[in-house]
Amino acid sequence: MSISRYATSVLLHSFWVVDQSLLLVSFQTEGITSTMAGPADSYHQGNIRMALENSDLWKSFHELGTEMIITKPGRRMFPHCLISVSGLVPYANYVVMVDMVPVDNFRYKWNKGQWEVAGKAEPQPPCRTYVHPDSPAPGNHWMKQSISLLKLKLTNNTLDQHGHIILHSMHRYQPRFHIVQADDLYSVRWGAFQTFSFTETSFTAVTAYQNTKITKLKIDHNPFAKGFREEGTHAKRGDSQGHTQANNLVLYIRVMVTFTPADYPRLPYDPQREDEEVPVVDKQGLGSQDDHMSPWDMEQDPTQGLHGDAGMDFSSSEQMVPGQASYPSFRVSRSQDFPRLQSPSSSEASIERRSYESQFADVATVPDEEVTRPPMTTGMGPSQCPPLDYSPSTSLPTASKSKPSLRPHPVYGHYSTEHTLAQWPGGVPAQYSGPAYPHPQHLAPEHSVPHYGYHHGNVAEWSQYPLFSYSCW
DNA sequence: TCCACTCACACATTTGAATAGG
DNA sequence: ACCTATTCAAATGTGTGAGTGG
Repeated sequence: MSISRYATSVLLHSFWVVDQSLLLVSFQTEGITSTMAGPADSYHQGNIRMALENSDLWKSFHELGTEMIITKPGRRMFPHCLISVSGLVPYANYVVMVDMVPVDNFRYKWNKGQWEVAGKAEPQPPCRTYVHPDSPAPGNHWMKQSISLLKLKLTNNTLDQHGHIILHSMHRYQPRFHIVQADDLYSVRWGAFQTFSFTETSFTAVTAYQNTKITKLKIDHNPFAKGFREEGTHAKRGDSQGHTQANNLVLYIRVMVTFTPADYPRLPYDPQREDEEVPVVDKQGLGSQDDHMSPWDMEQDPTQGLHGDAGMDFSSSEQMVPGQASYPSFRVSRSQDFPRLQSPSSSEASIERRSYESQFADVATVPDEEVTRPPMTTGMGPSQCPPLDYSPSTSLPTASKSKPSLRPHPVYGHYSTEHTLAQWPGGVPAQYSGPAYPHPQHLAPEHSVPHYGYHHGNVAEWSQYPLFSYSCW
């Protein structure tokens, strides 16, 4: 499916809901559901687009059934969320946020190489929203480079006071990305917002990896896990320099081979090539029984599940958007901005991007946190950032290094454990129902422009996952 | 006995202050 | 005085595997 089909198949979907001064408009496209919220002048909001920058890496994980380690002190996500946006008003301020919503109301267990439903989900933990530390920032700031959410952390500690996003282990979640036009966090409630999610970013929260393939994939791709690679775990640091460079080279070559434009002809998206088939992962050909025993094998019909009729329909203002390939135009070359070139292994996703973007200007990508900010002159270091220990619904990370940044007062939590999963409709399936997004085998043919044929809009359910503390407004 | 979970560990990268040089 | 590049120690991020507790 091409983006033009998306564009032309927009149907004014359902309803208008007036909530105080907030106007919510829900659209549904074929595969994209969008809700615009905000004042009547929010026309431009409809043009906001978001792309997942490292979607190929995400898809690699997704095909195996992504697992994210959660720990008490908090654990980063890997792959981490790296998004790019376009269509913002250059000089209007925006807040970028992320939250996690349950994919369904089940608890899972890993049994004999696949995920199975282990019962009803536990009561929903405190719902928190991660706010990008640059927020608020003008639209041109967000659009000039990818937005890295590297520092987002997940925890299973319901008493967490560091503002990490709290999740339950053995439950499935889907990250959502929100862009809100607002001059500060206080006015976010009033701002025009749009929400995006990417099917390939859903994951199962775990305290220890269950699927060894996920473990291997993480070790292969995550620079911090380098010590566990094949050369032997806990390799001595003896010739760390040469050893590291050799590793990097091998990894770099491997990635370049894996992700070439030829392999992914529709990445980036090219409308004139929309009929091309992308390689389909031949899961049957993977060999061993274990190999083709994808955690998704137990999925029901892709039309069921998360966003299906039986599943929850939580994302009132959500756009299920095609991956990065859909919006190559705002992937800008930043090479001049990056004096330091990351070693290949340290920015695998970047390499991945570069490799299939070879027809574009060279792009040297390093994490935003590292390159987009001038040295901090004043500001709030971690030690100066007061912990959000009032059960915040908004996770406020360390201030941006580029500017004193917003240091808002804590947003008092609206969430409560009252948000139990009993609120979510749907019965317990006999087995893992899997996500609503397509089964990998179905996903593959539309690799670059996935088709999501389910409705996402439901304002009522949106309120069950508050981005902010309504109680403080 | 099983399973989810915690924690200390070794190893790697990242960060940021200090320093040197232009 | 200012800027940039380099160095290096500390901080931080990884998965592992043994141990714990329900």
